[in-house]
Amino acid sequence: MKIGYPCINLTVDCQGNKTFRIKSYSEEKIIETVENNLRCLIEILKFNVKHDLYFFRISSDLIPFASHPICDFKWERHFADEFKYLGNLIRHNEIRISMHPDQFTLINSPDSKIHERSVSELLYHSKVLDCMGLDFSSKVQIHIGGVYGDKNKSMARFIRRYEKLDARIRNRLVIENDDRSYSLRDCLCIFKETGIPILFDVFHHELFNSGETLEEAFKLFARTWRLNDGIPMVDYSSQEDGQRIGTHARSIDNEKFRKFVIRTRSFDFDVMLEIKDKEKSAIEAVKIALSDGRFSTGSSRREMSHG
DNA sequence: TCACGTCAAGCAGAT
DNA sequence: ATCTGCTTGACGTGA
Repeated sequence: MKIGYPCINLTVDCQGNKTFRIKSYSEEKIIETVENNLRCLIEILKFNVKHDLYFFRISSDLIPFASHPICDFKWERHFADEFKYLGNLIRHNEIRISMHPDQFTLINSPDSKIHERSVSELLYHSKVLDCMGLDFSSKVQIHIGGVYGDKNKSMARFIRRYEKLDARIRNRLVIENDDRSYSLRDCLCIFKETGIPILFDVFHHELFNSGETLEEAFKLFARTWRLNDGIPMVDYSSQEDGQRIGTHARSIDNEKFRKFVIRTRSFDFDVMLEIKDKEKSAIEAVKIALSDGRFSTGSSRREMSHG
C-alpha cells in the first residue's frame, strides 16, 4: 500500500501548479511557468519520499494550455532533460503516479467539439507520463462523463469513443465512480465492454451506490486491474461535519480511516487522500497504516528490494 | 500591497 | 435563472 495526496503541497514553499491567463500567453511565459512547475514537482516528490508518501497526483496545470490550440510550444522536447530527471526520481523511489483531467474532459459528449478537446486533453496527460518514461501503472483517471438525458446511450457512446482512442491514452486511462451519475455498477458495465480498470472512490461510493458494502465493492473493482496496470488505485475522503453532503473533509478523521484500513485488510491497493489539508492528513494516514502493519517505510522497502 | 472580479473548457443538482 | 462543486483557488488589474 502506498499513500498519497493530490496535486498541491502546503508545506513545501513551492507552487507546482502555477498558471496564467490565456490573454498573457507567450512562449516566454509558458517556459517560465513550466520551469517553475517542474522544479516544484521535484521538490514535492522529494518531500514526499522523506515522509513515506509514495503516491502522488500530478496537477493538470503542469503545462498550462498544453492541449489548447494556442499552445504550439514543443514542451516535450524543450524540457526533455527535466522529464528524464523526474522519471528517474519516480522510478528510483517507486513512486506511484496518477493524473486527473478536470471536469471539462468528457469523451462521451454528444458535442463533437467537446469530444475532440477532451481527446487532446487526454493525450496531453498521457504524454506527460510517457516523456517521464513511466510504465502503464501510472494512470490518467476520468469520470465516465455526462448523462445527457439518456444514460444507456451515453454509456454506449463512451464505449464507442474509448475504442477509437490512441493506444497511448488507452494504456493509461482508468474510470472512477462519481457521486451522482455513474456508480461502481455503471463502471463495471463499461469494464465488461472495454476492460478499463476502475479506480474506486470510497466517498463517492458512500454517496451513490447500488447497495454494495465496502468489502463487496473492493472485490468487484479490484479484479479490473491487470498486471501491467499495477495494483488498484483508490481515492479516499470523508464528509466534513456540518457541511453539505459531499463536501470533502478539511482534515482526516483518524478513527474513520483506521476502520477503513481494517475493513480492506485483505486487499492490496494504493490510496490517495482527497482531504483539504493535503500532505498533513496523508502523513497521519501513513501512521495509521503503519500501526496496522499495512505499510512499510521507504527505507525498509528499498532494503527489501536490494536484499 | 491588497481587494476582488474573473479565469479555456461542462455538467448536474440545489437554491 | 443563477449558483455551486468538481482533483485544486489563483491570476492579475486597478486602486
